[in-house]
Amino acid sequence: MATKSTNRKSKSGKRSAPKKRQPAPKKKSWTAAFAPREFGERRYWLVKSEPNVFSFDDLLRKHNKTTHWDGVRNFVARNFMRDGMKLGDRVFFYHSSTGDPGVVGICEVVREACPDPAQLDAASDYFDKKATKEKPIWYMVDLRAVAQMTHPVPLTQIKTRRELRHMALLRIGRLSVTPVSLTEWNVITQMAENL
DNA sequence: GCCAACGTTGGC
DNA sequence: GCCAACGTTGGC
Repeated sequence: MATKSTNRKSKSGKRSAPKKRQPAPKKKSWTAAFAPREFGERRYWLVKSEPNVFSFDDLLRKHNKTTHWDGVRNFVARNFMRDGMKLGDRVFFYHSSTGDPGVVGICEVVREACPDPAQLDAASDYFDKKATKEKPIWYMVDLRAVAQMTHPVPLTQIKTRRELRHMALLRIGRLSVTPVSLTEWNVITQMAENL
């Protein structure tokens, strides 16, 4: 399966002029995403994908409208996928790095996390020499398209809503997999209907 | 473990 | 293309 938005690990290169860093701001832990669930509780998430790499339309064309959400190479995103996402959870599909970024569709988790085989494939862009079959590092889930937004909800609109000001999408920098609260989910699906 | 120096993401 | 805000690497 093609690359989504990866937060892949960086590769080292040459050195040059010094740069200043800002002091680290306090970070929220997002533990609620991993908290024990009520029986039958469904949770909500958001995944990013660059539409010129893998769009929601591409997902709709896949067999069973289902794909492996592989290639995620960021530990925080991995933890949300591996430890947070459960069967039946709903997931916003977000188009990033495009002229009109925003939420374009809804998916369902149809398989919980399992090791991403690309980490063991030396020919893959997602190969990780530290990973082994016995001790995999990276995981993927399977997502199936459930519905396409009739009206995509643009990031510019999301930013205007007070109820959405704490969204992980806006708060956690550039993370490709983030939790969504039930309230946030309802606000955004409502926006999609009314746009 | 600290922290400078990278590389990457992604909105604009 | 710019650059803020991340994450990672590696010397110490």
